[in-house]
Amino acid sequence: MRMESAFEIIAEPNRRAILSLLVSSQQSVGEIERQLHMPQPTVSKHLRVLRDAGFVESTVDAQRRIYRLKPQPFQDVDAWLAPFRRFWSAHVDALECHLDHMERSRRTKRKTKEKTARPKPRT
Amino acid sequence: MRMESAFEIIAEPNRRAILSLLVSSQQSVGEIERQLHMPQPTVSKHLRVLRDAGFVESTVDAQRRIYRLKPQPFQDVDAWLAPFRRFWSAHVDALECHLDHMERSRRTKRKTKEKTARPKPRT
DNA sequence: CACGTATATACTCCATAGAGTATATTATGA
DNA sequence: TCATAATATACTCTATGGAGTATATACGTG
Repeated sequence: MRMESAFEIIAEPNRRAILSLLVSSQQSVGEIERQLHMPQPTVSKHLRVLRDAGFVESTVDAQRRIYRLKPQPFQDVDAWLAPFRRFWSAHVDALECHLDHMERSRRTKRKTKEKTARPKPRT
Repeated sequence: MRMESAFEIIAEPNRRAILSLLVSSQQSVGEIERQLHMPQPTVSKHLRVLRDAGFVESTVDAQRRIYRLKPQPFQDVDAWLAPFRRFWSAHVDALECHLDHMERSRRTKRKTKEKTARPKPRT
């Protein structure tokens, strides 16, 4: 199983489900299995992939394995996304939203829409 | 070609390359073809997929097609990423970085590492 | 030490995505 | 109207990822 980029990893719906589960707290394989109604080998295999890709790490608790998230790959994806964020913020004002959502500064002067209406470069 | 989620779309390296290209400005098929050294049918096919998924749109200029980015799917990915962002910010201080990178607040008291050493919940 | 529980791995099968090649389509211009 | 450029599509081939099933491994307990 190659599975090079973080993108390929999160392309799989079940894997995304597992990751989303782990956001709330760490979980054992069995717990994941039950909550997502997936057969145990499936869970284990996906966890394997996730671990190899650095999305999760596991510790041993008796015969259970507890899995928890690791940040790196997420950050990679986020980093790739960054340039586009700059772009889409021109269209919708999602970034403004984003900004004063994260750190609601006192009296953010909302200078409305700076449309990046670029002139189409012919050839 | 099913290709449901935005994640599957950006799992493909060539597609990511095309998208990255389009960040700077809109491009015709031929231009993409040359810059990425990909055979033309390949480019066209990927563009098709990207368009179906709403990543790009095209307009006609003589016999050329000009492709440009569309924001929606990127935002979807970003939205999915959000919960994890909250999480990884606890580990590395990427968020702090992120924050005072985006909006450099006056005198950010960097209270070093708040390790989220949560007590393992047995069962 | 034998057994049940929890998890991992091995193996087969199948669907499908992507590459490559050839060809269709549409527009332009002589 | 014919030739050429620009792009799209059709088709075949192949690799591979994921499901499913069975089985191995490790641990804890009686």
